[in-house]
Amino acid sequence: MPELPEVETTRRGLAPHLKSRSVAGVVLRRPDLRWPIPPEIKRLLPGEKIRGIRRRAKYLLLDTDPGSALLHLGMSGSLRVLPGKTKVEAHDHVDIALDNGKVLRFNDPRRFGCLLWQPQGETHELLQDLGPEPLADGFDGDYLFELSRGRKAPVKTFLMDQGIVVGVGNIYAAEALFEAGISPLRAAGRVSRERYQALAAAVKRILAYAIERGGTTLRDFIDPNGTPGYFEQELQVYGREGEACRRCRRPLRNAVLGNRASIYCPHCQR
DNA sequence: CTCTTAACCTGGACGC
DNA sequence: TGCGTCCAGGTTAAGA
Repeated sequence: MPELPEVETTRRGLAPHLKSRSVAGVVLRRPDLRWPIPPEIKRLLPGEKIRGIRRRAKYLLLDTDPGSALLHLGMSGSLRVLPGKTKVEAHDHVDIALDNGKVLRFNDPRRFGCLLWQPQGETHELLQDLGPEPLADGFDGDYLFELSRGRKAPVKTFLMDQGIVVGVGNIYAAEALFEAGISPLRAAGRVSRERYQALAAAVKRILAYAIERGGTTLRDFIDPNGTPGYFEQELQVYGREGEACRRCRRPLRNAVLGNRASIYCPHCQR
């Protein structure tokens, strides 16, 4: 489900519900997701005022005075604010009850997500080696060009490396490479500075637009208010193997890179 | 270091 | 209807 636009959409949807609320209690229906849920979540969160909710890369940080709950939605996670008595369904793993009777509920069928603890003043090691935010000024074509010199991995793999730039997952990597006219198979070190400038611009434009539209709806992405995203119908290549390229009408092809489908147009992308 | 591959887990779509 | 196979938005760990 979530790449950066979906996580940001989730954050924006949750923020008004959480602002200035306190945590009334925490319910863990299983001891772990991807990793064990640390004891601080149950020990330190209850009673604390929620100071805000931030996003870094695809992580969400629920800030309180002693520290922050660090959440990742993995492939299938979702967060919603619901009336406290809402019936618990399959894969509803965690509830963070609020002082107004509502509950922040974390559902994640595949359990690739996580709920961890970051003490006040520290940076969790998962956040230590992340690249810049794609919508920040520090991310541009020159940055990609310099970092990519000598790299032999495919440019799509390079772009999806969270240590290079965060937040670009399989959907938006495919879309940005199409917009920039770059083949996903090309070695990262063999893309020119000019084409990286086009790629960085495409990443920024597409992510910003997807956030504006409320994220991509695939299968079951639903923002915290229950509104589906509207980006899916505008995808150019993702999920369209064999269909006609919207630019040249030739069939789109798939190349498996890093075990991920990579749909592209062999004619429009070089 | 860089790069590739397998693995984590569940559910839905599809073919027979 | 049922069963096997493949695939899915992410990330890490291990190996070459």
